[in-house]
Amino acid sequence: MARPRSFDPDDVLEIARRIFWQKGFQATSLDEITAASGIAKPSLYAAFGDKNALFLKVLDRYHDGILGWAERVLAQPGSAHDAIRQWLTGFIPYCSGEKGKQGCLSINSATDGSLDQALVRKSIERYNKRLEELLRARLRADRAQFRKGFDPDITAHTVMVVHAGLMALAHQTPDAKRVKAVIDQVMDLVA
Amino acid sequence: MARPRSFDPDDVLEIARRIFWQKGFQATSLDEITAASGIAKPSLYAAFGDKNALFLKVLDRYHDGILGWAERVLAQPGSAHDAIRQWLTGFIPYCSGEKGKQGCLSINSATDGSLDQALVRKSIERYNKRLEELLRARLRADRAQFRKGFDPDITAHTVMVVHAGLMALAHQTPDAKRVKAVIDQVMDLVA
DNA sequence: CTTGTTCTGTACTCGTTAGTACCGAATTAC
DNA sequence: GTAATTCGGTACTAACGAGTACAGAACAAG
Repeated sequence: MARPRSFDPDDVLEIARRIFWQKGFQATSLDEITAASGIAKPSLYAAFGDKNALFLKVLDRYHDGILGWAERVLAQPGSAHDAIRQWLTGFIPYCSGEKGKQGCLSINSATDGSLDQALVRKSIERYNKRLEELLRARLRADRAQFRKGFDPDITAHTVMVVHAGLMALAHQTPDAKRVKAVIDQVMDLVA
Repeated sequence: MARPRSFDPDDVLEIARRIFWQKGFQATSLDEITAASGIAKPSLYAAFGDKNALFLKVLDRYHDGILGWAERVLAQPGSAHDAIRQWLTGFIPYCSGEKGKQGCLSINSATDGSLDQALVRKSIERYNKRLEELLRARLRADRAQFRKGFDPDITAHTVMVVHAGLMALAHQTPDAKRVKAVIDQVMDLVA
């Protein structure tokens, strides 16, 4: 029974994500977010809490987005090999070219020493666990397709490592062809 | 013909490295470095320049250290396979356990959005290039040892990706056994 | 011992930024 | 239409951190 909010929180989270992703948590000032969103600081604080809380919401959204997509891709019919290749391939636009320079918000945040470590770490940990779980589940389910001695658990982790490596090196090496070649080579392990 | 410097610059760089590595560039204040080193700010500025310059010196030292070690290990006699496995294995203490939580200073810095991008990027780029070059050279030299169709260039890059991935995930997953298992699995590609 | 030079430490300036107090504006319930 | 209530914007505070001015200490040269 009062004045309604004049902005869509989701829009603001999108804008905040863009800026946090480009510049990192610390380097982003709230003034930049207010300037980009047109929302004044008190409204931000009222809607999201302080800078840490806002960032956590952004990060969780980011994680949920990738997880949702991973769930869809990894649930596809066909071989686990193809599903995982497609999953990895889907990251190419995000770890090569101009867009790739930003890297991965999650990995970037893991290194950013000045956030509320406890909560951010927990969010990232949950995300990584869940992602690896999806890979592992798919590999286990299709176990019969693989060579003798194939270890789905270790392989899932290896895929995670490769994924993290691609996103980490994205900052320097935005070369789509190379990324593709690495994925092709690594996919030999998933067979 | 005047008062000599009362501290060893190398000692200060070591201390600065420790703090920058633990907390990241932005989150580290010069006051922390002066407190830890016992050196007052004007002396720091006189010796190293501003914060960016100090960090660059620290980062270059860090890079040189790893490069020197890589040169030694990768120059070893024996198979390229063993040399590279040993090189990767050598990182286990730095990407697992308590020490691993810090990750890799170079990778951390690549994501830290607020340094003097141009110079830091150049330093990291040079480091990655040089490292990959060492791997590539060794793989090319021992080309005869490998299976038909083996591509030393792509494999060198894949090893770089795995290395980066291990160091990036070190922040969350400090588990030496798993790291070892991943290295073992990936080394199947270098054959 | 004296002098000139370079280093060191205290104490400051200045800019930036997270977070907030306060008042005016918008909207709903009655 | 009016009261109650929540939102929004301006303008502020307080803290922190990078970089520096200045005065005094330490050393070498003569």
